[in-house]
Amino acid sequence: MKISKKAYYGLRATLALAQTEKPLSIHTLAEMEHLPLDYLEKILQTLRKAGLVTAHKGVAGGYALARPASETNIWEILRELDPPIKTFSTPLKGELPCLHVGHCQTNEVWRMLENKIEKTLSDVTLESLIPRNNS
Amino acid sequence: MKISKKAYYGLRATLALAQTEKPLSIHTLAEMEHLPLDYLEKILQTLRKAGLVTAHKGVAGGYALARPASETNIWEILRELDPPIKTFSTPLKGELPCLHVGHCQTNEVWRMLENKIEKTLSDVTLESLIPRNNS
DNA sequence: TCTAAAGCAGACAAATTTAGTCCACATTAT
DNA sequence: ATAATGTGGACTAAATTTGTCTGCTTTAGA
Repeated sequence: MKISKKAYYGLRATLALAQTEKPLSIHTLAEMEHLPLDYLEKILQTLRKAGLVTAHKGVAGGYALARPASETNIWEILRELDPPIKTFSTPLKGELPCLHVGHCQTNEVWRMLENKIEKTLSDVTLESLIPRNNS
Repeated sequence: MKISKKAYYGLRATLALAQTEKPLSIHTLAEMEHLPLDYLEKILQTLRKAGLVTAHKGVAGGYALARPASETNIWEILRELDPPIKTFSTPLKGELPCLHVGHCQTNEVWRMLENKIEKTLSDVTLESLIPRNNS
């Protein structure tokens, strides 16, 4: 039940993109936020493939948010970078799918929890996290 | 953002204790739930130290819930076994405590998330998870 | 009072996951 | 052309999680 650095870095990076509305290269981004360059690159790749940021190559290239910060919520970002709750439907040593026939109590809990997390994080947009946003 | 096996095992075990109201030895517990014995022992130790289960040694010893199942919520259990959300207050390469002067946006998010998780799980008692509880 | 069944404690090892690096390549603005 | 960028994949290192082992203490009951 912890947030990975990957997710943390990703949030930091997208937040930076949200603030400076210009596209930024991974290089500047890494420097700005003091994040490891090559790792950050991987993270942005993931986000690009998920359609959350856009990249363009070449000399004046860089990354930018695919949508405005007000329309990008952090659940979208975090779920790509942190795997969802692993719900164990099978105990490791048993052969049956789940020993608790009928329904599995713990699975229900995880599912509920995940829903709650999703709802909570979906309500937070990148924009709402930009500091000094005294509108 | 995932539940560890440790937490899963711990929940399974306490749930078993909640159902059979007799004390159970780790041995029987492990067998019942198909969990690795020695690991389970560690887990129960943690829960004992947290005051959630009681143990007594000797031939007819074993573990039992410290409080009735209706008064034990699963947040108490899970928080002992799964470390809380690690909030990174410091970026790794920087010297300053946090680059985002004034307040750290991401920390706020993690804190909020953790609160939500706590609230959600605190509402679930062990008793409520016992199957066929058609009262 | 002996003994076997339990819990206790801590070191250790294996497995898995996360974090991070490296390198060769593709694209593109100037 | 070329230098600045992103792309993709292999790889390594570090950290964490999971699991095991070994020797000890306690205690009920024969």
